[in-house]
Amino acid sequence: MSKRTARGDETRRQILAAATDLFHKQGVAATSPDQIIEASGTGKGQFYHHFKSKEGLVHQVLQTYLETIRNGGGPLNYHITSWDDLGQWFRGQLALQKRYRMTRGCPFGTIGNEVTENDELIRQDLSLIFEVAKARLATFFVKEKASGRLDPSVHEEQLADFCLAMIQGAMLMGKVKRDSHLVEEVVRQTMAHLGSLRRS
Amino acid sequence: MSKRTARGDETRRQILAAATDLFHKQGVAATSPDQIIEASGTGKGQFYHHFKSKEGLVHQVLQTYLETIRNGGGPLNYHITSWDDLGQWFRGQLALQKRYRMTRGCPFGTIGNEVTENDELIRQDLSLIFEVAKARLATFFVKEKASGRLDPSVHEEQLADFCLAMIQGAMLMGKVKRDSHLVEEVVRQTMAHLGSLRRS
Amino acid sequence: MSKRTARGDETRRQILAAATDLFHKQGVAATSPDQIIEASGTGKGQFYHHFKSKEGLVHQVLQTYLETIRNGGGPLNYHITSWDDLGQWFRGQLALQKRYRMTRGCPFGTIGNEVTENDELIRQDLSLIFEVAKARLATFFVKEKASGRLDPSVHEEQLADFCLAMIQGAMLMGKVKRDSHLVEEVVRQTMAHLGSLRRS
Amino acid sequence: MSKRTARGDETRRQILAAATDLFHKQGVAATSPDQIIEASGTGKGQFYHHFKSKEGLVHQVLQTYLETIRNGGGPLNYHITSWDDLGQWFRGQLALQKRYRMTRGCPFGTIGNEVTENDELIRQDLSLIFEVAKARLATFFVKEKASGRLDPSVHEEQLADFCLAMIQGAMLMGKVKRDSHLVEEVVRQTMAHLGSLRRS
DNA sequence: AATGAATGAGGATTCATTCAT
DNA sequence: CATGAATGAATCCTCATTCAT
Repeated sequence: MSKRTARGDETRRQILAAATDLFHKQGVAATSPDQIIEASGTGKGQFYHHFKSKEGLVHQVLQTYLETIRNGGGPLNYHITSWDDLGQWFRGQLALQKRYRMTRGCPFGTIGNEVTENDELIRQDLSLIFEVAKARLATFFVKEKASGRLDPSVHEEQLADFCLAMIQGAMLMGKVKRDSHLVEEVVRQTMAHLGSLRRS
Repeated sequence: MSKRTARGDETRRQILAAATDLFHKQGVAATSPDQIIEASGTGKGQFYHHFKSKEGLVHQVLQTYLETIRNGGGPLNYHITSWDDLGQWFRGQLALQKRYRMTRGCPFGTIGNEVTENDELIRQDLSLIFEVAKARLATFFVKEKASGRLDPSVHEEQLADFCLAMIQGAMLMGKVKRDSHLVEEVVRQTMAHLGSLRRS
Repeated sequence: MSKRTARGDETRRQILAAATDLFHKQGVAATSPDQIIEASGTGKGQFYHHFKSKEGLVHQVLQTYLETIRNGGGPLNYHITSWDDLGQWFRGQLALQKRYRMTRGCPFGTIGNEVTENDELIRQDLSLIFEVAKARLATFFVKEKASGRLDPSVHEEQLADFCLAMIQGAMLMGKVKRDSHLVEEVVRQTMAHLGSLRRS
Repeated sequence: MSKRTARGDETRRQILAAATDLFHKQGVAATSPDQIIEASGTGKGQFYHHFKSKEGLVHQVLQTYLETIRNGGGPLNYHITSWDDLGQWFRGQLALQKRYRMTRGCPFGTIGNEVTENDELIRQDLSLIFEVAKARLATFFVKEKASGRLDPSVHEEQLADFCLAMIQGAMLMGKVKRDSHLVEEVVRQTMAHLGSLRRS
């Protein structure tokens, strides 16, 4: 029977929030427990009290992202029910990136990029995140196809992966070039491609 | 002023080759000079004799990539003169990734994703690499459009960026999912999209 | 915010003591953190846990010296109230130097001589130490002059600086020549000079 | 039969000059062969061709200083034949220090301060330099005393050491405080003391 | 739960010197 | 004489983690 105190949860949340931001900003490898501890205003012991290791913390960060995608509540709405929602989802990613002056990419891409053969747990966490995101988009496409508003030859999951890959690649390049126009343009082309698959 | 010795050049090449591989495999942050030194079979002093710092080495690695893109000679042919060449270029990326059992992404994406606000030099190196790659693809599209084989409304550079973003995103996701089918499928859809822009 | 443990304070003290001795013996530049760690019987991490850098440690060493001058407790009595005290103070310096077989100079001079334009913090620490030492001597001279036992034309602070410069120079030369007689002789001449300024 | 070429001598001189300046500026320990090589515009091999080690170079630097004191030619005139010359000598030291904006001390003091029990050769070089300097001043005092212009009770060599110690100490404190007034004042008091020993 | 001390391996870089051409 | 490559120990510092209170 685990006893959660409000105080402990708050500390945990602070560490999680600081870590999430730092991982997004500079990646996992470049972020030390010490930095997270300082940014969260907590102490060394708390870090290892709440998380069994740095890898465990990354795992929790990703679990939190996953929950947000599943339940909503984050800056991006993954519950897509219209073409407009889809457009919002694409543009929302860019808006986030712009908020950081194009110095950051997608948090999942940033972490995913660092994954090696020794980070199987993290890789699977990310894999799952991409699966869930794909499912969100695919669900929309399924409905559209069922309603005859999407070309019947479309493979919904593959189209969803296409969308995810595009936004990942666009954000990565946007960060490297520090250029939001590139991202806008790629998104526009992707939407145009999707448009060509729509049926009245 | 600088007298080149065969011996020195060889050492330099070994370090460069070892670094290129390790950066591709595990990223820059996760690769220590010691690892590079060991992998290259050289010595501590040699590393800093030939490269002024780890960052300087990353720069040189990227310069070498850039030269290869410009002059050819690498595993990928960036001199694209036919739709078939373009297909080869796409499939070549995947082939490379498969050779590493889907454990690695694109070397540029891998390094690019790690870039932070303190890595301006590296960021610009990568930016230039993407520019040159874009120019290679765009040149092909320009010719096709001029010859009436491409929709006149196509913006060649934007289409090139679209291709680059797609391959970056696809390889990143392919690495995270350790799944080549995803990449294949995304490439296929992109080719289909391009196909819809072709004119007989 | 800071919770002090007896254990931590002890470690800190040991590092400080070892550093103080080594800096005196061989200077700051020639003393590596590793040497201090070994001499203090502590560990690598402890060094940087208690002091943020080697420079930070030098700063703390000097702060400790300063406190000793201000509050007493060191081998030298800076609270001078008689000509005899002054003589003791001079001879005490020499006695310390002799204890090290004339292989060391004054700890402040030793560190001060190494100061460059990049060591502004340390320079100011030393400057303050010299100021406080000057004030101690000057205070005595002020009293003597007020009581008519010192030539009224004497500028007390300048005379104090003269004494400090003399002892610094003498100890430096004593160390270079490994000769205590030189120091004794310079001190003697200085005392004679002071004597000529005394008034019955 | 050693064959000296003009070219070789020139390289040697450049290294010596660069080293002399850097040792004065930042001390011996803080100056690496690489820095000297760069500052002198020579090469690694030349350094160890002309000097058998860094210590050997320090030795040569000091030998060069010694020669200059003996034969003249430096910025300071050690051939003192009048009280005015003596004043010039004192003020010349300060002038040099001021030229470096009070960021440097006396070159001998700077090097001497770093001497430890393992630098016997260097210690003796410096000891000799101080001996020769002392002899220069003492010679003047001897003449003055012989001519009845100096108190017969004066011990000439001891008075010379007193002068040397004062200037060493004054310059050290001047550097630490970055203050030329202190040096001026100490010099003034020293001259006053000497004045009190003069006889008409 | 919380705090900070302790640990020691490892990271990035420079050092002084010798060697090969 | 000259050049720069090679060497590996050492420097200064950070890392991730565990321990004691």
